[in-house]
Parts: sequence; C-alpha cells; structure tokens
Amino acid sequence: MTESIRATEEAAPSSTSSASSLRIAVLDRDSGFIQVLSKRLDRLGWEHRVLGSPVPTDAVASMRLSALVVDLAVLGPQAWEWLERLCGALPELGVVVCTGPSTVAQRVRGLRLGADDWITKPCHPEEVIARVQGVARRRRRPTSRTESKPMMAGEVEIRSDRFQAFVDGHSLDLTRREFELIELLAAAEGRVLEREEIYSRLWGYAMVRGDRSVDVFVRKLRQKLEKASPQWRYIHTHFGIGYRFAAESLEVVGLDVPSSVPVGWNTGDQSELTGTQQDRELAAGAL
Amino acid sequence: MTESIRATEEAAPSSTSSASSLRIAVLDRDSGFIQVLSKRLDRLGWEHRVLGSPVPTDAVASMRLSALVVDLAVLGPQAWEWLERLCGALPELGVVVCTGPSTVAQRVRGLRLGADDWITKPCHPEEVIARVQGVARRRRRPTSRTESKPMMAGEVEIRSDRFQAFVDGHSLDLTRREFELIELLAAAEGRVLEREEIYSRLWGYAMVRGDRSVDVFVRKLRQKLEKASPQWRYIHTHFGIGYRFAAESLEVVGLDVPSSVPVGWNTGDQSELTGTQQDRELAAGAL
DNA sequence: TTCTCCTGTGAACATCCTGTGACCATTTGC
DNA sequence: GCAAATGGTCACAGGATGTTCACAGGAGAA
Repeated sequence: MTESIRATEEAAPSSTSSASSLRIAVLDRDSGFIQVLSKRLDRLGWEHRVLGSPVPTDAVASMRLSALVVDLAVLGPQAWEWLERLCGALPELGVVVCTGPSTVAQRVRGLRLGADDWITKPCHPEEVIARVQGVARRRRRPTSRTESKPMMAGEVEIRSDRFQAFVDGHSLDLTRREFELIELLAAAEGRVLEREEIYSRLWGYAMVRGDRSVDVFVRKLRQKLEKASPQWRYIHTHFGIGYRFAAESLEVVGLDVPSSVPVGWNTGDQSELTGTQQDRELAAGAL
Repeated sequence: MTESIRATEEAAPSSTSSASSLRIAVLDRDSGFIQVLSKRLDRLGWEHRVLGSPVPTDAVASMRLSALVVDLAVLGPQAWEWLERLCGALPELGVVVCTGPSTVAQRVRGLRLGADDWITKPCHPEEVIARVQGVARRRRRPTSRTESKPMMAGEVEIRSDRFQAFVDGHSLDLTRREFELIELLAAAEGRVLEREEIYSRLWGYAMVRGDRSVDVFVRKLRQKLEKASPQWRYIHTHFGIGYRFAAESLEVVGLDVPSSVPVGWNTGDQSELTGTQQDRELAAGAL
C-alpha cells in the first residue's frame, strides 16, 4: 500500500471537538496560585490568560471567554460594583470568585450579584478547574447546533441546524447517515479520511474488514451531489486509504488544475495530498 | 423547502432572574440543618420537600424540581453511582451537594459527575440558598411567560400567557403537554429538533430508547392543527431525526384556476392531502 | 504485460422508524 | 366516589433507510 500518502496524512484525528477545551482568564496577583493553576491549564489545553489588574467590562467581553476566575482582593473596594457590572453586562460569562477567607454575608452577596461559584483560598487547582468546568458546562446551553454556522463548499451549503445540505436553496434530501457523512467530510475538508475513521465516527464502533458501508454511502452522496451540482466535484477517492472532501469546479477549462474552493474556516493543507497522482486520476472519474 | 414562511422571529432568550419562586427537594437526615433550612425556604415561599432516604431517579424526575440539595452521606456507598445516574438522566436538574468534610478528590469527582455545586457542612442556610438560587438561575432557560410576546405562525397564534394556541381567535383546546410541545417547536421555528431534545426539554429527563411519547403528542397536535387550520401544515417530520416547525400554506394561489398546481408542489403532494397527512418533506421532492 | 486487490455500482434484503388506533393509568373536576 | 380529561404504552402496518452481496472495471505491483 502506498505508504507515502499515509505518511503525509495527519496521523491523529486529534481534533476531538468534544468541547472540553475552554478559554478562561484569571484575574489574580497570587503568583504561586497562578503558577500552579497555569500549569494545570496548559496541560489541559485550555486557552487562558492572566490579568494582574481589573479590566473594564468591555475588555472582558472582547476576550470571548467561557469563564473568568477572579480574586476579589485584586479589585479592592470597588469589588462589588465591578462584579455587579460585569455579571450584568455579560450574563453568558461564567464567573468564579476564588478569594481568601470571607464571611457568609460576603459570599451570599457575591453569588447574588451574579457570581456562579465562590471558592475559598487556599484551594486546590483541581477543584478550581472542576468548578470552572461545571460552570461552563451549565452555561453552554444554546451552543448545540443552533450557533454552528452553515458551512459552504462549492455550491453546497451544509446546515447542521437542519441536518441537511442545500444547493441554491434546494435541499439535497440527504438521509441522516448521508448528512452525517458529508458533515464529517466537510469538517475535515482537504484532509484524507481513512475508511476506518469515517466508519468509527459515524457508526460509533470499529469497522470490520470488508465492510463496504462507507463506499455505499459515498456513492449515494455523490449521486445526490452530482444531481444538484453537476459542475462540481466534492468527494475524491484516495485509493487504498479513504476519501477527501474538496469542492472543485469543472467549469474552468483553460487551467490544468481545477480551482478549489475551500470552506472558510478550515485551512486544509491539500497541497501535499494533491501532489500524488492517485488523487488526480481518481478524481477525474469520481465526483 | 419553502424558506419563505417565517412568521415570527426568535424571542430573545433573556431569562430574567425575576421569578424567584423555586421548587426544590432536600435529601438529608440532619434534622437541625433541615429545620433551619426549611424555615428559611418557607419564608422565601419556595416549594420544598424533605427526603430522608435515596429515591430512584424517575421519582426525582416526577417531582419536577428546579434543584436538589443532597447530603452524600445519606446515600452511603452508592453515592457516586446514584449521583452519576441522576445527573445523567436529568441534565436540567440543578444538583447541589451539601455534605460534611471531604477531600479535594471527592469534591472534584462529584462536580465532574454532574453536580452543580458542592457546599461543605457546617454551612449557613443563607449560603445554601444563595448557591441554589445561582444554580437555578443559570439552569432556567424558558423565557418568563408574562413577558414573551405571542408568536404567530401561519394562522396559528401561540400565547404563552394563556398556555394556549388560537386560530382566528378560536382556541385549539391544547392540553398542557400539547401546548408545551407546540411552544417548544415554534420557538425553534425552522430548525430541526431531535426527538431526544424535545423529550428532555418537555419531560425534563433523558428519553429512553423506543419511547414514542413525542410521536404521539405530535400526532395529537397535528390533528388539532389540521382541524383548525386545514390549509396549512406546521409540523414536518425529519426521518431518523425529529421534527421541524414551519408554517407552510397549501392554498392554491389562484382560486379561479383550481386546476393549476402551485409552484413547488407536485401532484403527489396534492393528491395525498385528502388522505393521511403525508406532508413530510422528506418524502416529497418539493423540499 | 498479468495478476491481485480495491472501488463503483445496482439491486435484493433486513432493519429501523413513524403514523396510527386502541388501550390502560393517572389526574382533575364535580 | 364517579366520570371525564389527560398522559402515556402497546402493537400493528407501511414505508424509508441501512446493510449486504455479487459483479465489473480500474488501479497498483511484480
């Protein structure tokens, strides 16, 4: 089998968009605490930044955080006011107060003002993380399929909120599996996905050798794409490996290389992949 | 599919923290704690009940709680398992663990399993209340009834303040569940809602595989809608996924030319109107 | 080149999904 | 308490979807 392609291909599906990665900020001056916490956050792969002094609400807003960990001591006498303003202005932001010893009244006040949790120092970074995670988990309500913007590739629009793909506003009438397949392929646009990976991500378990389900669904998808968008090719076969999604127009006659229109947010590195001749030849016959 | 008919716009999900009356349960045996807490809850006007021993998940579900305060000590060695099952089945329920001294690892475990907060006894009832309030505040998603404007879709007017839908000023006589269903669907107008999501948002806990309740209520709803507004179709089935709410008119544009078929609707659709409602777009090429 | 393996394809087959009516349990109103 | 309304379960039927199979032709390797 052509090891060359296998090598260029991304080894790990890694992406694992299981949403466990968060973006948070820590407003604190306790260097020891920050250091330990940052280390843990790094290891988790969470984006994070440390703020040494109070920042205005709109600055926090522009960071697009999942959650903010704040030591009220840093805020000084303006703490309550700042907290109230922040929570009022950014109701979607998770706010975790992590501060020194406090009275019940203070904690109640903080929580009433909009804080989502209150941790008393000294505390273990793991507990901070667990609580931040809990806050973010609860916050993230509407982010299921609602907010996911539709993907465009060539003439095809893939709308997750409708479990359907459209060309020129006209539905492709994809079944559920067909849609899951095109969604998966399009999300990995430009990358070659192995059959085994496609299968395991759609069916949820490992593919048995010889199973042709993926091929069959690729054919169904190609048929529907061909019918709705005859001037484009979307799914390209990589012999011995799997499939790659990339919208390529057939209309360009004067060029030896078909123009490729990638989806906006995913920077596919198809350059190295298209270098192999297998792709060229198969792509001609394939949709 | 006709994108054109979008009668209402999404109401802003700005859930206010106003409606402060909650329904909670306390699973604990610490009589002193219970007594003090109950007193405070009474004064706040929160509905609450005290449970002395572990109850099965579906029993908790039937209580329709906003939040549950639980001392893990009552649960004994099964505590983690119980907690995990509960939080898994009732993702909408706020769970506040309020228990004796614990290790960091225990707290992290509890929070990871789905608990929304963890309070260490001894604690002040006011803090318990503040944290329960915080949890419930974040959990609550439905827009408050009084503020939400009535929704219009096709000929149907959905009035949340009356828990009822109307056509031409005439009530559809929807039952509570039927109304909750149409309200949910209409609020997500144009989007496909999965059966599991519909179920969990109406019933408050996870749908078991094979449950047909959603289908049955969709049928009841369709019957009443069909009777009151025969010229429109509102609920569309998406095979293998769920349902989508969108008002679509069946009315022939030119009544003086009855023989003409409206653009976008084939004869198959028309002929089926007399019989069972096969308005399912998945079957029709008109999508 | 030949040979072997892989993929495209159409169709048959099995499975799952949904609409539907009937039935039972529980709640609500009187 | 009774009766009606409401919520929920069940089984059946028809159809949409998913899976398997056999065959043909192409791609890669020796």
